[in-house]
Amino acid sequence: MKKQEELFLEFLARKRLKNTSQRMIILKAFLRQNSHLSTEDFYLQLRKKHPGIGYATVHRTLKLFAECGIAAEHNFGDGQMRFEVCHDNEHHDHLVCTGCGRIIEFENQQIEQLQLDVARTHKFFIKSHRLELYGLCSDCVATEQQ
Amino acid sequence: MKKQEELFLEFLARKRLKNTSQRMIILKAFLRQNSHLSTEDFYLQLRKKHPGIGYATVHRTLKLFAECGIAAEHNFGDGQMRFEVCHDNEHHDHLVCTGCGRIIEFENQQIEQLQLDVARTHKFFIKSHRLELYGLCSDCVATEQQ
DNA sequence: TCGATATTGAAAACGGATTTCAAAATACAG
DNA sequence: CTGTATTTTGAAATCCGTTTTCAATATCGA
Repeated sequence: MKKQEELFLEFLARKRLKNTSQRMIILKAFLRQNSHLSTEDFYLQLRKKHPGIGYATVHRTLKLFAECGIAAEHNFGDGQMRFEVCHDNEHHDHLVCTGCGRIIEFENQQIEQLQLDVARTHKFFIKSHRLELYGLCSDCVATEQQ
Repeated sequence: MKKQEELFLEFLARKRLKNTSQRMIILKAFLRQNSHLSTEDFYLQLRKKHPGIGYATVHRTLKLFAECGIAAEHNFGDGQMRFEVCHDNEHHDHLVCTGCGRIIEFENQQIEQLQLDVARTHKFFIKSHRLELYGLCSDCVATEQQ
């Protein structure tokens, strides 16, 4: 059994929540995919194999994932919430292509450090942060120049 | 006449849009305030002095401000769009206090530079970016410890 | 001033997130 | 195993901020 499944089961137990077949199906499907899907997209994917599972359940379960730390919630400004699998404590930020919607992850330790410096000078306690660069990915830059 | 008013008038002329009393009232009120108000909050403020102006007009006008560059649109994840006055070409990012809602602006040239580096290594053309640090401001940290 | 065009405000529509509710499933004590 | 209290489910309804519609009104330029 994978670590994240364990985490979720522990979370359910701790909160006196029940381990249902729907939750396990959603968990497995969620861990299997590796992108930044909106609830809607994820639901549509899932429905192909499991037509019986309702949107509300998917939504509620994704929220649980976020709460227990195995999913990260993002809002890239398109009005839809997106979820991605959260691996360990690693943190990354995003390049969001406004042309094709592609999302590229990146990590930059220097930026993280500078953020801490900023927080310190403002006596601010950081709980989380969000850094997104919006623009065109290499493919879209090429396309646009034609 | 202030620079930003000129900019807006030029923008209206360029787009063959009309210079109405409502737009001027909204512009002046918007430039006068100096925070990060949601459309709703701004509308409620404005309504005290100008009860005749409708929400739709306020909303549409704020969008025009954003389009012509005198306002910046933000989404701090609370489900409401916020607008702030955009001064010249200066760019800044935000510390968002999740305790009291306070928003602190900061600028960090090193972070900006590192962002450009990241973009370059991914052959990505940046159009805009968003950096927000969420957490507790010094007041809220103090309060929480009591 | 006239006439074409844009704008206005109220209300309706929209869209995604969230909640409601009655039926079904689960956990767990006995 | 039960029985039962509690949670969960799916469909539909609701919420809530944003955006659009539309008929009346205002603006602009000839």
